[in-house]
Amino acid sequence: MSDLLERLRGRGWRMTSQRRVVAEVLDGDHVHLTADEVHARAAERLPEISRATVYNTLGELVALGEVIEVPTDGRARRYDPNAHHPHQHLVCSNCGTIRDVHPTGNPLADLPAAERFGFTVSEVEVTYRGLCPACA
Amino acid sequence: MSDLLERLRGRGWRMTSQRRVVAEVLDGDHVHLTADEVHARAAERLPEISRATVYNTLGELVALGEVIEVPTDGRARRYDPNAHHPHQHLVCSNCGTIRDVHPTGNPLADLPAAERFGFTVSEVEVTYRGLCPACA
DNA sequence: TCCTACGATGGACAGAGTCCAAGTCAAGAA
DNA sequence: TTCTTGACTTGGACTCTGTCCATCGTAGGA
Repeated sequence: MSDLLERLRGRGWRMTSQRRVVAEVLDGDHVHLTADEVHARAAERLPEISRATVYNTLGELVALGEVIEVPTDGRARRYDPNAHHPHQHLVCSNCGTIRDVHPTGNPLADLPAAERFGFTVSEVEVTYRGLCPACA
Repeated sequence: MSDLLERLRGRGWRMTSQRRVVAEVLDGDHVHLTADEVHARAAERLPEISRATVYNTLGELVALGEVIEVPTDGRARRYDPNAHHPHQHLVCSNCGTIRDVHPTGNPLADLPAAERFGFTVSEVEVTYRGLCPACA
């Protein structure tokens, strides 16, 4: 994660304690926190940090391509720090647990031109759903 | 669409004018309305219909498997009446237009057992993103 | 050490969805 | 046809996410 802080500093990010804490909270594999969860964990280390700052920082990290916004069925967006290794998601329909997965194949190639309606298709997002071991 | 009304009646649905209007609004291909849009269109025919009723009815239709909730990046959920023909979605990253598409291939088979983490995987959802002809 | 522009704060606000108590009415019974 | 009743609808209050903004604080260069 310190390399994330390095990269950010290299891009001219002003390094504040708030931004550092948010970046540190978003560390590890299979991390998919909501903004509120990020705020709660950040507040453990920096009690005065505000919600607005967490939202601002997450938005900047997404804009910089350092964090991915994961589309969820539920209400709150989730943030995935695993932005530099292409992957898809496996979601438990019951408890909402998310795992990063790496399917084989190339779904982009599976969409025939006739099914593209003139769109310039640039991205595919695959979400697998099912029950996790604990919920099954 | 009248067959939808028939199916619903067959399942013991009490047929009210509100439910009929919501079901009629959700008719056709490539229909992906938000709850608010459904409410607006329903209100053209039945001005007193309430938001709560639209939400209730949409929720019931989803629970019955007659309508699919489409995950979107934006804020509001969208509802897709094309529930009886498996398909995926192609979304314009700029204007949000959604088309139903039918890719070849079977993404479920593309997820190796080692990547399933013990989940019982039952569903895959594929979202293609790009620019529609109007936005390109 | 001092300056200042960038970042943080918190409170107001907005959009989407849920909940609930009270009133209404579809459809089966008589 | 009328009656009855429980399922359905209503509208307003409420919650949850997220955004905006004026003001204050501070990182980092001079």
